[in-house]
Amino acid sequence: MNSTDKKFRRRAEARPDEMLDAALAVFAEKGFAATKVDEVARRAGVSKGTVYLYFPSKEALMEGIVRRAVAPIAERALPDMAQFEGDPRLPIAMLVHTLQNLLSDPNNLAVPRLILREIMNFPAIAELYRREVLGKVIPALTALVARGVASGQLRKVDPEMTVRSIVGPIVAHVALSEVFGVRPEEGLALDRLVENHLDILFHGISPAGGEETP
Amino acid sequence: MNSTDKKFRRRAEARPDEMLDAALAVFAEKGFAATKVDEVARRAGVSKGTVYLYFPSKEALMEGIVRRAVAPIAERALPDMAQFEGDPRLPIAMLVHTLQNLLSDPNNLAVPRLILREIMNFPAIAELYRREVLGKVIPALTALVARGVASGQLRKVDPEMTVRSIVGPIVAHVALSEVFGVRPEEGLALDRLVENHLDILFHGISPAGGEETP
Amino acid sequence: MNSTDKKFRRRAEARPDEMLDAALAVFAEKGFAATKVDEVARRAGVSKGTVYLYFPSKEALMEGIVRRAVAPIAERALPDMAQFEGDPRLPIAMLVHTLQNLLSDPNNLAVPRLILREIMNFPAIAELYRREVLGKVIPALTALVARGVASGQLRKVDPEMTVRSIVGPIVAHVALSEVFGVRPEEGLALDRLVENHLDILFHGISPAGGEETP
Amino acid sequence: MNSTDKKFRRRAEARPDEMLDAALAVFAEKGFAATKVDEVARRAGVSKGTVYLYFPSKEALMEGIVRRAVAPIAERALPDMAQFEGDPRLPIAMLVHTLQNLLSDPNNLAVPRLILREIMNFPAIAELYRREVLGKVIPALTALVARGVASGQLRKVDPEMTVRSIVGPIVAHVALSEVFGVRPEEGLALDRLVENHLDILFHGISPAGGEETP
DNA sequence: CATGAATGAGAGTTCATTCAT
DNA sequence: CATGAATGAACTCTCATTCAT
Repeated sequence: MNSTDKKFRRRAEARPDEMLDAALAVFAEKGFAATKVDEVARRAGVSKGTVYLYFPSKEALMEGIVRRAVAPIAERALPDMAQFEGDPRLPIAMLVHTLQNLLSDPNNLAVPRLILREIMNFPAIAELYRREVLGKVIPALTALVARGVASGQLRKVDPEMTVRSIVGPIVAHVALSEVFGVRPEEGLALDRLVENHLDILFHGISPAGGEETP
Repeated sequence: MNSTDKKFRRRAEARPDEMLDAALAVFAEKGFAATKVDEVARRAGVSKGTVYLYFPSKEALMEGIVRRAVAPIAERALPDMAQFEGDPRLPIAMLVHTLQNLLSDPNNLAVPRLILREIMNFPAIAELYRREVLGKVIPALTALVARGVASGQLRKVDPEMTVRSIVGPIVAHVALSEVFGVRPEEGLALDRLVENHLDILFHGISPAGGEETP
Repeated sequence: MNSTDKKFRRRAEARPDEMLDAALAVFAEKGFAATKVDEVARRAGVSKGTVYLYFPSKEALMEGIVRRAVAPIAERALPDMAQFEGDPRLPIAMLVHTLQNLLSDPNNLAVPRLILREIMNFPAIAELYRREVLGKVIPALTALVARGVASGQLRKVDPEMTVRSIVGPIVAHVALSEVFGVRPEEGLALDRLVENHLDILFHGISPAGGEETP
Repeated sequence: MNSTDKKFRRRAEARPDEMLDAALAVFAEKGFAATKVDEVARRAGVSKGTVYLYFPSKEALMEGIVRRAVAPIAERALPDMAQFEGDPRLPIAMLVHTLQNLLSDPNNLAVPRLILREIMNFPAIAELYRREVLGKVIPALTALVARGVASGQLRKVDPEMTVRSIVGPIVAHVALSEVFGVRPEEGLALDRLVENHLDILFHGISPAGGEETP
C-alpha cells in the first residue's frame, strides 16, 4: 500500500499515454517542428529525460500518436461493410455518417489535423496510414460499389473512382474549414454538407428512377 | 556568347525568379524545414549571401514561391464564369477540365504539393491563398450553382455545399495520390477520375430526365 | 577527491559565477564584440550550450558581470558617509582611499576597465551603473560637501560641481594609465596621485587658515 | 569648363572628407561595430565600392576621422604654453577655457565621444592620440607646473600628478554627462564647472595668501 | 524509474570586402 | 573613377539527445 498505491501505479502504467496526450496537445498547437521535447515533458508533468525513457525520439512520439489513433479504426466498422449484401447505398450512408460523427467532435479532429499538417514530413506515418486505414477502407468501398454496379443497384460507374466521389466532398469541406478557415456562417455545418452531399451522390449513382436516399 | 554565360547572368533581372525556381525544387524535395538555404543557393548557382540579397529570409522564399504561383490564377478564367448566363453545367465542366489540365503537368503540381505540405506552418500563406484564390473561386462557383437552381436548370441543391461536391472528388483524388501514394495502376489517371466524377455529379444535380453531360 | 573533480563540479551552484569569471577574462582581453561565446565556454570548462543554459545571450553575460560587481558597492561605505556629522574632509579622504585600494588591485580593475570599454554600447549597463552606483555616491558626496559649506568647515564651493573635483583627478589618472598607457615610471603610483590630489583638494576647499589634511 | 566644373572638381577632391563626415555621423550614432559600410556610403552619397576606393577598410575610416581631428590640436595652442614665462596659472586657465570652448560645441564633442567609445578596441588610435595629443600636452603642462613650483608661484605640488588635478574634473564632468547622462538640470553647465574647478584648483595650488583666480 | 545538467552539431543570417563592368 | 552585385567566412543561438546521479 506504500509504493504500490493508486497514484504510483496509475502513473507507472499510464505514463506513455499521458505523454502521447501531452505531445498531441503541443503538436496540435505549434506543429511538430516548433515543439520542444521540453514542453511535451512539462505538459505531461515529467522531466525531459523521462520522455526518452518511453519514446526513443521526438519522432517516435508522433508515430505513437498516430498509431494509437489509427488502431481502432480498422477493427471497427470495416468488417460489416465488407460483408454487407443489400443495397450498397446503406453502408455508404453509414460510412459517411460515421465520418460525420467522428469529425463533429473537435477532440477527434485533432489527430487528423495533425496528420494533415505533418504527414508529408513523415513518410512512415503516411505509409502506416495508407496501410492500416486507406488500404482497408478503400478496397472495401470499391468492392461495395462494384457489387452495386454488378447487381444493377447502381449506375455503371467506375468503382475505384467513385470512392473519390464518396469521400471527396467531406474531405474538401473539412480541409476548407480547418486549413483555410473557409466555413459557413453556422460553423462547420457538417450535417448540412452531408445531407447535400448524399443527396447529390445518390442521385448521381442511382439508376434513373432509382430509390430515394435511405 | 550564349545567354547563360557568366557575364550575362550577372545582374540579370531574372535572378529572383531563378532563386524561386531553385527554392521550389529543394522545398518540394525535402520540405521547408529540412531545406538549407545553402542548398537553395547552390541549386541556383549563387552563394548563400546572394539569396539574402534578394529575399530577406528563408520564409520569404516560401512566400515568393506561392505569390508568384497564385498571381495569375485570379486573373485568368474567373471573370468568364461569373458572368456566364447559359447552362451552369458548362462552366462547371470547364473549371473541372481546367483543373485537370493544371494538375496533369507535374510542373504545375509542385506548388500545390508544397502548399499542401507546408501551409499549416505558414498562416500568412494560407491567408494569401484564401483571399486570392478561394475567396474568388468559391463565391463565383456558389453563385453559378445558385443561378442554376433558380433557373431550374439544376435540382434544388444547397449552392454553398455543392461547391464541395464539385471540387472534392478531385482534391481527394490528388491528395490520395500525392500524399499517400494511393493511385490507380495507370498513374494519376485524372481523365478517368474526371469523367466518372462529372458523370456522377451531373446526374446528381440535374433535374430528373435532365440533359446529358455536356 | 578534491573539490574540483568532475562529479563535484556538476550541478555546482557556482556554475554561473564560473562563467562570469571566464567571460570577464575573455571580454577584458579581446573586448565584447571580438569575443566568441565558444571561447567563454572553453575558458569556463563547459560547452557552448551550457553557457546558454545559464545566460540567455552573450549580452546577458556582460550584464551579469557588471551586476555582480556593482551589487556590493552600494551597500558598503555609503551609509556611513551619508550620516557622518563631523569634518566632511574625513569621509572624503576615506572615499578617495577606498577608491585607491579598489583600483590598486588589478583584479578589481578588470571590471571598471571592461565597463569603460563597452559601456557606450550597452545603454542598459550605463543605466544600471548610473542608478546603482552614481545615483547613490554622487548625491551622498554632494550632500556632504553642502553640509561642510553650510557649517563653514568648507569654503563656499558649488557642492554639485565639487564632486567632480573630488573624483576627477583619480578618474583621469586611471584613464590615462589604462586607456592610453600614460603612467609614471613607477607604474600606476596611485598613492602618489592620491597624496597630491588630497593635498591640492583640501587646500582648495578649506577656508583660509583652515585645518590640515586629516 | 566641362569636366572640370565646380561640382565635379569639388566632388573629386572633397570626397575623402565627405566620407569621413558621413562615417563620423554614423559611428557617433550607432557605434563602430554596429555601423555598416553601406550606410556610410549612402550617407556620403556614394556607393559602397567608392568608399573602398578611398579607404582600404572600415577601420581606416575610423583612423581617418581621428587623424583629421587630432592634427590641428598639436599645432595650435601648445607652443604658447611651453614658452610662457609669467604666472603659470594664466596658461592653465587658458587651457581650461580652451577645453571649455571646445567641449561646448556639440560638433566638437562628436569626435571625443567617439574616441571615448571605441578607443579600447583601436590600439592604433590610442597610440596616435597618446603620441600626438597627450605626449605634447602633458609634458608641457607638467613643465609649466614645475616652473611655477620652482619659482614659488605655486605651492610645492607634484607637477606630474597635478596635471591630473587640472584636467580630471573636466574629464569627469564630461564623462558623467556623456556616458552616464548625469548632468545638472541646466544641461552641461560647463561654465559652472569650470568656475568652481578653477576656484578650487587655484586655491589648492597657490601659496597661502596667494593671488586670486585670474 | 526518474531527473535535469550538459552536450555540440547545425542553421539562419550578417556584412566587410572584392571585382567585373 | 564609380558602381553594386556577389561572395563566404563567421557568429549567435537552438534543441534533440545523453548519462551521471
